[in-house]
Amino acid sequence: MTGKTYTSVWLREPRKATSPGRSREEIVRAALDLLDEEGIDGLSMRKLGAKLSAGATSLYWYVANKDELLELAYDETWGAIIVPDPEEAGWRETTSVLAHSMRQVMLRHPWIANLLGRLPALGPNALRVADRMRQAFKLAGFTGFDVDYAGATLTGYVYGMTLPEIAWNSTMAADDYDADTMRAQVRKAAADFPEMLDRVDMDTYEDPRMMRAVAFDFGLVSVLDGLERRLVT
Amino acid sequence: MTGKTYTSVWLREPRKATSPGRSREEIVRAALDLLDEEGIDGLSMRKLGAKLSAGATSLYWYVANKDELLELAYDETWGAIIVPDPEEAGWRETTSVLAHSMRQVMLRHPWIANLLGRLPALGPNALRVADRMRQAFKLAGFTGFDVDYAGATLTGYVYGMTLPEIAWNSTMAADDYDADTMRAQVRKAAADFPEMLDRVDMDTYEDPRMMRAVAFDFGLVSVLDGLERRLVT
DNA sequence: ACCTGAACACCGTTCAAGT
DNA sequence: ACCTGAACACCGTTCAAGT
Repeated sequence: MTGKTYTSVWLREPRKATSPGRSREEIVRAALDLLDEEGIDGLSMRKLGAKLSAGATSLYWYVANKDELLELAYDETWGAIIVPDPEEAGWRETTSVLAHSMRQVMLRHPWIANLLGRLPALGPNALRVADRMRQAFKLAGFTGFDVDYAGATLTGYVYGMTLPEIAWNSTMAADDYDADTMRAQVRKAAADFPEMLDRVDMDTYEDPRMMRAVAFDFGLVSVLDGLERRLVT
Repeated sequence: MTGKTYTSVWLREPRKATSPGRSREEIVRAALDLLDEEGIDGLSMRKLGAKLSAGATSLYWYVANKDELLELAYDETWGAIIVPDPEEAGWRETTSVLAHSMRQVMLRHPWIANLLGRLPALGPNALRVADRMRQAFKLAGFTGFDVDYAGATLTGYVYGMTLPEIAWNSTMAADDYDADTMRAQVRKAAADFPEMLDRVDMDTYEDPRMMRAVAFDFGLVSVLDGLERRLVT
């Protein structure tokens, strides 16, 4: 009955804002810097403390633990997602812009990938995005739970499409790798799978960035088409 | 020119199999146990060593580092994904079964979520799945790069839909939480977003598991419809 | 109200040394 | 060929103590 209730920064009373000393905002900003520069492993309470010329443990006065800090940083990045006003732009334009913007933000902050399966997105920025997306799908004509299903489908698509892209970028020393040896290695790994070999032999690896952008748009159109089809039947 | 080439377990010569002592398979199996029981943080080289009654550092003879071990465990789980023979089942049935099976496997091994954005899926099991999926889409009528786009769309959808589900499960003490307080807390967090409030007030949280399964299928049908539509235009 | 340092219980990985 | 232990350079978090 009592049960351990779910905890997240966003579900607790914020500590009273007081003037002096450090602030939560400052800490989150510094954490974001560290994350963007060095990735998820680059953020440690000790390093963050040093960056703010404070003891590592001082931070625990502002934040319950590291996960909470990550939740805050996480939501912060969602603030950069562009969502047009659905009333003006129409549902298809709105959701399409949203999807592209979401992908861009994820690519710009690749450490997000480590949080998607671990922390819920309940911050104000995440909610703003979700809210507008729901408006858009309602405007399209979805009702009841279908609004949720449509929304889950779209964000699902974006996450899933962008994650492998991030994984790829992260294992590739972005600057110095050479397309030929790369291709040779993958061909070897795929030796037993004829379909895969076919694919490797296309000039897939010449401009992967471009390729992925095209794939994203192709899929997005398909997903939106599929959703639209739901409306008429 | 020389360039640091991309490294992954799958792109290196396997160490010669020798009879005595521990084996790579044994180590991977033990790692999987630990991961399934305790999650991604439950696996440490020290604990794994202890489980095999070996020194933690002995494992480094079989495996270059922890990431490689994770790559091996990762691919192992993909072995459980069911993919029908496209020739027999047809492309729509094949891809649909694949998608559902992929989701099940991910839910059964939630620690996978932490690897999706970090490690590439180049193991034999992952390739088998990818290969069959390509067969299916070719059979459907896709050609050239469109085969890739369609595949990326489908797996993208599955990843993205299942990840938030995993995140949700992981932050919820699966056994003991009470739907009412949960709802109240979320309602508070969503106070400023009318659309979100609407949604919270539906009986969303009564049977989330069911709800997510329905959402998954709804979206999947939409995605496949959208892809199919590509074929006729 | 805020910050500190010491301390606890951990990590992954290297490497010289053993058999 | 395989395994070990000691050692290095780290972690997140607690907590009594300071101002």
